[in-house]
Amino acid sequence: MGRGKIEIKRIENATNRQVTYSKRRTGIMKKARELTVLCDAQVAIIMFSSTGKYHEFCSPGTDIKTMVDRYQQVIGSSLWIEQYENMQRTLSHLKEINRNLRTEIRQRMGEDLDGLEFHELRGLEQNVDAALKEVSRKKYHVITTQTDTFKKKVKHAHEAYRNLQHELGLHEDPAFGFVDNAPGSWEGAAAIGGGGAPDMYAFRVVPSQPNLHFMAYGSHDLRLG
Amino acid sequence: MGRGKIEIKRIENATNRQVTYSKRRTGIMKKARELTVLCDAQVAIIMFSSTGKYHEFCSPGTDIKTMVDRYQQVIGSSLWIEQYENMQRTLSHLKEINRNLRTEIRQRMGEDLDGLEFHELRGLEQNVDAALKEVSRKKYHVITTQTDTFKKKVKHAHEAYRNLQHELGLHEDPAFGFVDNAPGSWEGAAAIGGGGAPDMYAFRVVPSQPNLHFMAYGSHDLRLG
DNA sequence: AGCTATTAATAAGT
DNA sequence: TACTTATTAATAGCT
Repeated sequence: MGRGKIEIKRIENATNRQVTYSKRRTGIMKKARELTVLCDAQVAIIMFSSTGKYHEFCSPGTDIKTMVDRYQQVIGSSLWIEQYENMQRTLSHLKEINRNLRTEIRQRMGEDLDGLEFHELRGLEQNVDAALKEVSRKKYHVITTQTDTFKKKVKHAHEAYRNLQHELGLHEDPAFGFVDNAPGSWEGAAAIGGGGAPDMYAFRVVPSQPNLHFMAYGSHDLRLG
Repeated sequence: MGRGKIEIKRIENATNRQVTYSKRRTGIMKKARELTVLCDAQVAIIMFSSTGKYHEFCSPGTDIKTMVDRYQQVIGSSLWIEQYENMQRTLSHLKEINRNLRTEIRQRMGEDLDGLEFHELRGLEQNVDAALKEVSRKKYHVITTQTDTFKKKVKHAHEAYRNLQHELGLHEDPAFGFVDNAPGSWEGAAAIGGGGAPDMYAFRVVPSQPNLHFMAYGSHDLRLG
């Protein structure tokens, strides 16, 4: 249809090709629109010219996403099934690791031990015992450091007080004097605080890192995830 | 273009509508094919009739998936970005939970304790101590049960042996006689095996559940996931 | 971007 | 559904 018939093969003249693309694209879009109206159909068209220019048509009342979703339903498979299944696999893998970690934690809490062999129980016992020693050591270290810091603060306060008295020309009043604690007294307090006979019901430790709110030691709530 | 002009509005006669759909659909597909060849373009068409019948066209050298992917690149966003981001969120969430679980395990192993407050350390210590008692109890229970079972087996074997001797009319030979173990001897063996002074280097416990292969107590390899 | 001779598509009928 | 054909619609080549 035009001033002479043309052969259906690539138009070599780039300008002509572009012009023809433009005209025929418009034609197809019009036909698609007419089909939509005349026949109550749904049409989606995605088009790229040889120069990379993009055009689309989609029947009113729907959109490309809906059309592609429907298309996938028809062919019975997702076009991106591979990526999707990859993600699903990763997810399953993570969930399994999660389960295993929870199991390990429960076993380290003395639960779910029925499936373990004797040598496994012995290994677990050794490991937990070593961990307990390490935690105790750390706790002792922390309380010692805190005690030292406090001692220094008290000492500095005392010196400031004495200097003040001296500047005021007063004698030191023994009733307000500084008495250094015996070396063992703080450790004694720490021991009372739980170092000796552990009390299961005393604490729910909430670690100070963010997002560890569910890790209350002593709580068995491992439902998350 | 036909025997009379038609108005572009829905064709009410269902048969006519179907016929027109069929004819015009063929026409559009032909136009798309011609555009592809003449102008070196890429075209993808998805079409549904009012009766739900599906047809597609795609330029040779590409496919619907490629076209939709390219389309998404052009519009700069995934059509399924919501689902995708949902999955990404779930994945991140799981990974974070995993990180937290690993942290809890490390802390239960006596590592990574620097971030903990004194009261947290005390709670952890109490919890690990209680766990240790439970594991020891369980270990003792297992070895006791195993010992009893073994004793019974030996006893049954012995009785079978005596019955055999009796049937053969022989006297019992003290050299092969059954000597019951003293009650404490098995426990003694268990104590040597690790119940008393734990030996860190002795064991890598591999729990008997499937998929827990990485949970070797005493190993600190928590890289998985 | 318009024009128009010419071809292509198709509506209605069989 | 397929074929026919009168008629309209699309468009190739030109300006």
